Formats: sequence, structure tokens, C-alpha cells
Amino acid sequence: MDDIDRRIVQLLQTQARMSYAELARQVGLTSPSVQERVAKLERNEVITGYRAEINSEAIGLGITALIGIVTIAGSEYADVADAIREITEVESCYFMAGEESYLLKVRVGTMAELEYLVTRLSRLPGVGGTRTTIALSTKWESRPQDRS
Amino acid sequence: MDDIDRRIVQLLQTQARMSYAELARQVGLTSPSVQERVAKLERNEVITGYRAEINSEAIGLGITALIGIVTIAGSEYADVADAIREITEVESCYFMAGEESYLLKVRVGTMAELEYLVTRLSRLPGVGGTRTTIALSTKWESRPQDRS
DNA sequence: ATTGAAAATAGGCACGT
DNA sequence: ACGTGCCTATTTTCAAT
Repeated sequence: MDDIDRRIVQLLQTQARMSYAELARQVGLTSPSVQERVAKLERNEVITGYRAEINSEAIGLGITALIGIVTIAGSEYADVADAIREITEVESCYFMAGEESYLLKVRVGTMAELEYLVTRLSRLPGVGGTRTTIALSTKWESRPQDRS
Repeated sequence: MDDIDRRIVQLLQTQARMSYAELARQVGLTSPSVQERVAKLERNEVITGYRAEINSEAIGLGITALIGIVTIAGSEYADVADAIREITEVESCYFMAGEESYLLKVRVGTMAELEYLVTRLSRLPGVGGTRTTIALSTKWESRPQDRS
């Protein structure tokens, strides 16, 4: 991980479809060299994937909510996570320090769907309670970190 | 937005660097047709960007935390958001319903950096208080929604 | 450095309005 | 007749080794 690697990562973080040729021009190497570096970054799991960013409203998922999950004492944390994983509306899942063991970011199309989602979550084995807050707007999301 | 568009979106959501040629094969169209569709999806802001997913630990940002921000009555919400935006450690920022007006997802390398970050946030004009919780682990993040 | 593949672009055809 | 969406054909650029 030298400066050039960092520069490559930085470029791909915001323009993941950039060609190797273009990357090469920007970092001052040849295309094969850059290909080799990117392959190595992928192999070392510095780069773990490439995603198109989708406007969720455009695909009928206009509501974003955060749901804290309080687990029941004595339940297996991993089992709770596995159960939550089955629920496709849960875009992100963090195991947290604090009273709420999990924090979920979810997306749904309607309030009715959110209600249904919360009831499904609250019925999962090991789940003692939920606390839902709604995002009125997303100011920004998944902004790349500038560690350069 | 027909079924083919949805399929293209779905493919790019998980493999953003897939070539137009490969996309074309998968959806049963020619490469130029797919290019045209993708260009239109970008123009209509259904696809808003392409990002490489980076293993944050690998770039020295091993700590993920969530910070709720209580704003002071009478302060301009937008100004608070603008001030927060200047802080690069804040990867996501949601304007929330509830007591905490903003919820931030932040990444730092060390606890000392987190402490410094929280103090900077708490000093911003309009910020009345902060509540920080730490992610012990990320089970998953930015998982694509299956609206297909 | 070379070869095959893909991207980009232009032009035309068919369909539906 | 016009816009739309797909195709083919060609040139240029890129990927891969």
C-alpha cells in the first residue's frame, strides 16, 4: 500500500467504472501495471467489491429508517444476526456497544411496509424490543473518506 | 424503467465494473443498446454513481461509530448540516425525526481520534449535544435491495 | 508488444404514437 | 411524420498476456 495504491483506491472509490487505461494516465503508470495493482488490492481485500449507487426513491424505496434492536438476555447474538440477515429490507447491520445490540438501516416504500417490517423484526427469536427512527432526509451517504 | 432496466441496475449494484458487452449478454441485448440504457439511467439519476467498496480497516479506519446530534432550538438545521459536511470523518449524515436531529456514521482509526471528532462536533454552532455509540462489528453494510 | 475484445459512434430499421 | 429503442457496421480504444 504505497501512495499510488492509495491514489488508485481514491479514484475507484468515486469512479468505480474508470478504465485501467484512464487510471494509468492519472497515476502515471502503464495500464498493465495498474491492472496488476488493482488485482492485488482485490486479492488483499482492500477493495472488496464495486457497486452502482442507486437512487432508492427511483426504485420505490423512498423511506429510510434506523432500527435499534434490544436482544433478550441469554439469546445467542449470532443467531439474532442470522435471522436479521434473512430480511432483505435491512441494508446495513451493525453489532453495537450499548443497550441496543444491533442497529439496522432499512429501506421500504411505504409506512405500511415499515410497520410490517418492524413487527417481523420484533417477533424474531432473541429480539426483546425495537426502536425505530425515520430519516426525514439523507444529507449524504457512503461518502469516501479522505485518508490521502 | 422496464424489466431490463431493473435487471441492469441489479447487476451493476453488485458488479459495477461489469463490461457493457457482458451486461448485454446477460440481458439479451446488444452492447450499444445497453450503453444507451445505462446512459439514460445515469441521466435520470436512477444510477447516481459507481463506488469501489473499501475495507476500512485496510486503510487505517478500523473504528466505526454512530453519533446522534441534538440541535439547539432556534438554530438553522441547514447550517448545522453544512458544518458537519466539512468534517471528512462523517461518511453518512441523516436528518432524523426524533430528539436527535442528525445521525452520523463516522469512521476513525483510533479512540483518540474518535474523542477528538466528538469534541469538534459538539463545538459546532447549533449543536446542543452528541450521543456516540460504537460498532463492535459490521455484520454487513450497503447490501443491495432485492426489489426484483 | 501483440492480439483479441470492448467501447464509442454513426446510420438505419421498425414500431407505436 | 415523429420519437423511441434496437440493431449493424465501423473506428478507436482498451484488456490481457
